Amino acid sequence: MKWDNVPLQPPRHGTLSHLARRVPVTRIDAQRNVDALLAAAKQEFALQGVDVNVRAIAARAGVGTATLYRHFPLRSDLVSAVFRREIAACAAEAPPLVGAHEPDQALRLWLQRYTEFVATKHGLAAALHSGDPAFNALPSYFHERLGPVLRDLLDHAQQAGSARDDIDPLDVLGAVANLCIPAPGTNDSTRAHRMVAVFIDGLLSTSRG
Amino acid sequence: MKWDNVPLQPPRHGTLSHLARRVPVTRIDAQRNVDALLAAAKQEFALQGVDVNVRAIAARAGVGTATLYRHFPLRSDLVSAVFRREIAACAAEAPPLVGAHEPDQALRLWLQRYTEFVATKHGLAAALHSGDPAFNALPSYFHERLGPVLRDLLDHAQQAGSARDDIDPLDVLGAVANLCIPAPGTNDSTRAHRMVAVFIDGLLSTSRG
Amino acid sequence: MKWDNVPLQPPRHGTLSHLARRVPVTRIDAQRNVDALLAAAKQEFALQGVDVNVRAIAARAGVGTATLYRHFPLRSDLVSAVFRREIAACAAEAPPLVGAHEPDQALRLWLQRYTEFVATKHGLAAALHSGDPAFNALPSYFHERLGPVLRDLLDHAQQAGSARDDIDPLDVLGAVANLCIPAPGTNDSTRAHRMVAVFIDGLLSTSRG
Amino acid sequence: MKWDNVPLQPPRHGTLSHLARRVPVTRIDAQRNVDALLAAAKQEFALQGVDVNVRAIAARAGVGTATLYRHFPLRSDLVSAVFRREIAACAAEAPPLVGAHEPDQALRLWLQRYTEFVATKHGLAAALHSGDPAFNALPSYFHERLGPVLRDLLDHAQQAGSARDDIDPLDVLGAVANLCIPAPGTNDSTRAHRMVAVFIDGLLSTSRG
DNA sequence: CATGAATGAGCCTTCATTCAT
DNA sequence: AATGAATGAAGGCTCATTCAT
Repeated sequence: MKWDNVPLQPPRHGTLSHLARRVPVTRIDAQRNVDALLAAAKQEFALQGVDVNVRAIAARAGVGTATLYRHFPLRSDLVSAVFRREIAACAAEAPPLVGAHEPDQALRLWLQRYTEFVATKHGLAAALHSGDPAFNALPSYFHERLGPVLRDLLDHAQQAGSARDDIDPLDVLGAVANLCIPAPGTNDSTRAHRMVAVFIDGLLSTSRG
Repeated sequence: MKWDNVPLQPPRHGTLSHLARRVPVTRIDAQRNVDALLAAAKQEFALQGVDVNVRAIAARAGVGTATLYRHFPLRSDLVSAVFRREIAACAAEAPPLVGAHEPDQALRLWLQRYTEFVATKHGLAAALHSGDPAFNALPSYFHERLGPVLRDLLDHAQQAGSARDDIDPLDVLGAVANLCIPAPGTNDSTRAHRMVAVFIDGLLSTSRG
Repeated sequence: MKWDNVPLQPPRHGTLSHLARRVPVTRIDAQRNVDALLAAAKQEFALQGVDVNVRAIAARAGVGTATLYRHFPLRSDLVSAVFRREIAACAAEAPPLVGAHEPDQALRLWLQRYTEFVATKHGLAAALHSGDPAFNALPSYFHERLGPVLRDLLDHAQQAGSARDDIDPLDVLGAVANLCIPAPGTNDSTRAHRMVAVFIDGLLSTSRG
Repeated sequence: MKWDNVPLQPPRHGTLSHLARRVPVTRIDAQRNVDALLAAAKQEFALQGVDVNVRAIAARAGVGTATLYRHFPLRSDLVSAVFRREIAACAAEAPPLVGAHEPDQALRLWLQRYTEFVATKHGLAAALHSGDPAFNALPSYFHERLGPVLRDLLDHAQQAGSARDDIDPLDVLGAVANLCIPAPGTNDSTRAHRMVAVFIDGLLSTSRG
C-alpha cells in the first residue's frame, strides 16, 4: 500500500547510475508477453467465451498464470484490453455513415455493425450480464466509448423524424448485445442480425401502441 | 404347512390391500418436502440464478441434499418443475386475449405477459444459455409449451396484416427472453418491458428498410 | 400373478383369527420376501460382486431397502444366507469322494469342486478380504463349515503319504479362494482351475526345497 | 538473474536463455512435495490400501489436495510412482540369482522375493482387481516389467527339467500376487510365504495327477 | 411387518488466486 | 519481471443406514 503513495516522479539526486532503474520503461519481453496474452485471450474468448479458464489463456500465450495476473489483475482488464481496439474501430465507423447515408439508414447500418462485433465475441454479452464482480468495469467501458456514438446517431434520426425519442442509447446498446446471445444448441449466425433488424424497425417506427 | 398358517392371513378378497404396494402413494411428508424444495428453489433461483448451489436450495427447504436429488435427479428437473406451472399459466392466457382484443393488441399483451414471466426469473435466460448439459432439456420444454401459442398469435396478426410474416415464433421467444436479461448492476424492472415494446413495434411494423 | 396364489388361500371363517396373531409363525409374505431377496442377492452378487449396491438387490427383489435390513441386518448375513446351501452342498461332496477315490485324488477332486464354487461367485473372495467389518463374520462361517471337511481330506492324504503335513486346512481354504480371484480385465474361467491345480501339486509333493 | 539486467535487448543468439523457459526445471520445493507425497502415499497404501482417501495422503504429506493432483492427475499415476522403483528393484534381482543358483532355486528365491514385495503392499493386489478404471494401467505395468523376468527364470528351470512348461508367467505373477492377499482379521506375515512355497512346489513338480 | 423417503457425511475434482523461486 | 507450484475452499454427487408412515 505504501508504494501506491509514493510520488509518481520520485526525486532523483545523487549519481545517475540508479536513474535507469527508475525510468518506467516497458521492457520488450514484457511487451511481448502482453501481446501474446492479448492474442491468446482473444482466441480463447472466441472459442469458449470470456469466462474461460484462466490457465487456458496463459497456456496458449506460453506464459505463466502469474504473468497474466501481473498485467491484467482483473478479468475485466483483460477483456477490455482485448476488445479496446475493436470497440474503437466500431465507434469510428459512425461518422462516415452519418455523412454517407440518411439518418435512419446510418443508424441501421451502424447497429448492424455493432451486432457484428458483439455476435462474433462468443459469450461476451452473456458475461457482461453474468453478475460476476470481475466484469463490473466492463459495461461502463462499453458505454463510455459507444454510448455517445449511438446517442449521436439517434439524435440525427430523431431530428429527421424517423426515430422514437424516448429511448436511452445505453439501453439500446444493452438490448442489442442481449439479442446477440445465441439460442442454446444453435449456431445460426444470421439469427442475431435478423432479431436486431426487427428491433431496429421498432426503433424507427413512430406509430406504436 | 402353509395351510396351518392360513388363519393368520387376513381376508384379502374384497380389499385392495395386496395391491396397495404397487400403487405409488405420494406420502404427505414427501409431498411437503417437494413443495418446500420448489418454494426454496424458486426463491434461490430469483436471488442467485438457476445455477445456484444445490446445498443452498436444500438448506432453505430444510432438507438434506440427497432429498433434493431424490425428487429432482437433474438440475433441469428442478428448474422445469419450478417454472412448469407458470409456463402453463402463461400459455393459458393467450386464448382469452385473442377473444378480447384485436390481433396485434393480443400479440402485444401476451408478449408483455411473457416478458413479465421471464423478467422475474432472474438468471433463467442466462442459464438457458450456460451450455450446461443439465439445461439441455429446458429450451425444448419452453418451445413446446409456448411455441404453438405464439405461432397462433402471430398467425392472427399476420392475417390482420399488422405483423410481418418472416419471423419464426421460436426466435421471438428467444429474443424476448434475451431482452429480459438485466443490465449488470442495474435493477430497472421497467427496462425489459420498454425494450420488448420496441421489439414488438418492430414485429408489427410492415414497412421496413 | 397374485391371483395364482388365491386358491392357496382357504376360506377364513371362524372367530379365532385374533388369537392366531400371538403365535410367532413366519408369515407367508415375509418368507416370500426373504426368498426374493436371496434370489436377487445371488444374481447381483454374480453380476457385480458381493459389495454391490444395497438398493440394487432390494430393487431386483421388488422390496424396500428397509425390508432387506430387517431380514439381514449385516451384509454378511445376506452373503452367508445366499451361499449357505451351496457351502453345505460343497461340504457334503467330500465323504463320497473319500469312499470312491484314493486319498490324494479325493483331495484333488474336492478342491477343484471348491474352486468351482468360489470361482463362480464373482467378487466373493475379494470381498472376504476387503477388510470391511461387514464381512468379518463370513470367514469364520466358511471355516466352520469347510475347515473340518478339508482337515479330513488332508488327514487321509497325509496318512497315505502323498500330502505334506505342515499345512493348516484353513490356510488352504483361503489360498484357493485367493487363487480364484480373476485377473483384472480377463475372463478366463479356466485360469483359476489351472492355478489351483498347480497349488494342489504343491500340496501333494513330498519333496520340496 | 544477472542476464536479465543486461541491456534491454540482450543478445539471444549464442545463448539458450530464450529457451530456458521451455526447459522444465524441477524446483526443489516441488521435488520435496513429490517426495513427501510418495512417502505419504506409500504409508497410507500400506495402512488402508491403494484406494485410500485422497485427502489422507495429502494431509500426511502436509500439502493440499490440489498439489497431489498436480503431480499425479490419476490415482494410478501415484500408485505406479510409488511402486515403480521397487518393481524395478525386484526385476533387477533376477539376473544375479540366475548366476548364483541352480535354475529351480533361482526361480524359487526370486518368487519369494516377489512375494515379499507384494505382501508388504497391503491392498495392492486387491486394488488391482477393484475394477476401478483408474487402475487399468497398473497390471500391464506389472506385466511389462516382471513378465519377461519370470519368463526367463521359468525357461531356465524348464530347460533343467525341474519346472512344468505349461504355465504362463503372467498367470504365475497374478497367482502369487493373489496368494499374498492376507486372510481377513489376520496378520500372519509368514502365511503368504508359506502358501507361495506350496505353489512353487507345484510349479517345480514334474509328475502330477 | 413393509415401505421408501430422508439423511448427511464423505468422496473426488476443479480453479481462481497467491507466493516462493 | 516471470514463473508455475501450492493452496484450499467450494461444488456435485453417492450411498449405507435410519425413521416416519
